[in-house]
Amino acid sequence: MSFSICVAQCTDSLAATMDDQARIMQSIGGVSLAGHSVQGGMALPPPHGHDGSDGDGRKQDIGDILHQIMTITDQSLDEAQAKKHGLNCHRMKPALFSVLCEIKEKTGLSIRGSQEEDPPDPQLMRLDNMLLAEGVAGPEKGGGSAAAAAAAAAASGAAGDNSIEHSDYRAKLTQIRQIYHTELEKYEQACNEFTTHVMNLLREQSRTRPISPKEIERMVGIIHRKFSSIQMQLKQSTCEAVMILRSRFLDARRKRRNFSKQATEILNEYFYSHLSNPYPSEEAKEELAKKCSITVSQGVGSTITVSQVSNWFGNKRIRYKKNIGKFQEEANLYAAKTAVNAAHAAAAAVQNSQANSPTTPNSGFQMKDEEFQLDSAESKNTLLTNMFTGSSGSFNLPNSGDMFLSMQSLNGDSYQGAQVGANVQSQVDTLRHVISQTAGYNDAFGRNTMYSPHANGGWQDATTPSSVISPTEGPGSVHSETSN
DNA sequence: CCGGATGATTTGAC
DNA sequence: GTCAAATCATCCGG
Repeated sequence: MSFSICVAQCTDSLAATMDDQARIMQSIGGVSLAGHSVQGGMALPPPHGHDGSDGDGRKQDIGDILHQIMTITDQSLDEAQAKKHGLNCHRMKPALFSVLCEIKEKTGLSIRGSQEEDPPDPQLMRLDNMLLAEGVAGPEKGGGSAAAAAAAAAASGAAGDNSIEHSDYRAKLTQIRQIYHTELEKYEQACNEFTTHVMNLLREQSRTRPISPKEIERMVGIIHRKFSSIQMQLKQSTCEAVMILRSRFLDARRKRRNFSKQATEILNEYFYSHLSNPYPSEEAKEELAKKCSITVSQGVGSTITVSQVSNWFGNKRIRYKKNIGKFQEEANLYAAKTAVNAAHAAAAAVQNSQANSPTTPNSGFQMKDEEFQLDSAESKNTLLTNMFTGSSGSFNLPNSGDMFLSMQSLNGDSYQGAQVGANVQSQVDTLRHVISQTAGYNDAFGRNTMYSPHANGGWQDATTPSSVISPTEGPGSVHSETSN
């Protein structure tokens, strides 16, 4: 915008007010534009010399100046230059300059006053939040990527596993982060440079055309907005990159590996020996995860996490429940395994029955050998029985108490002998399981669904998951020994 | 390649 | 938060 355009803009209002205002100006000893376009006006330095009292002379003066300004472009360069110099030195110049600035300011404000205050863009905020959450923005390297890793791990639910993909993900994220920060820095630097440049330019020009500080400020704001919109693009593409990386990571995470045989075995052992209440406590899960991870030591494996154990039990429960028949053989196998162990424990307990040394709650996992002869001997038998009963015999059923009772009374001695304080519900369960099957008592109950968790509302209804004591027994249960 | 097995995820109830 | 249930995605033996 050149001076002459400005003048053109302002001249109307100036000319319109000039005549009316001349008298006022004169009376207050300065030029002041008041009225519709300019409020408050600008005070001029006191007029020089004798003109102070000469209103017509002043009016003439202003008209003269305006004329000179308007015609300056018609003249030759030299002439114009000279005139410009003259005008620049004119005593009225600062006043006129101020007035022009003010008028310009007013018109400028009226034009874009509304968009002055830009509220924080919701989309930008969203992007910022996401980048922060992903650890791309945010503090510095360590904390950032750690937070991202933690977030990813939390989202996945499986932390320690697939460390290869994990570190890969982290590396990629760091890369994105680096690029983002370099770009951001570049943008900021460019923005600052450009702003300074423009500011200098405007300041310089403000000597020759009406540019108020406020206008410079506004210009700076415009520049910043422009740059921040560029920044937003950067943020957007960074977000996209993170999303892509993330989805790829998630895909990779979805790739599963079957657990090792040993790990499955351990889990199955626990499951079938706690068939009445296959809800391992947090500690039990940790223990199992640890055990599985140890067993898995030979190469193949990823370690098994607590959440994987939880998944496994979740899947197992549901699948077992859905098709008990299918799992019967497996159940027998593991039951037999545990039974052998329980028998050993019982024998041991009987031997030092006075010694009040309860076996460890996890003793069920100690046994490893010699289970198979028993299994093969029995499994056919039990399998046969189970074909008819469809039972595992280990479910806690409100009405199964008498069955257990009868079994107990029948096998009481060995059972009682095994009593070792809070010793392992697992053994009790397993014994019940095996006993109930091998003894053939189930026949009395015929084919039924009473053993199915499905039929009686599931394990959950029968007992609280973390309970050690089997709650299925009716009042007056014989099982009190299990809890003591 | 197919189909069952299986680990992981999602959804919805509590 | 945990859980059941449904579902997805992959593994793996035939």
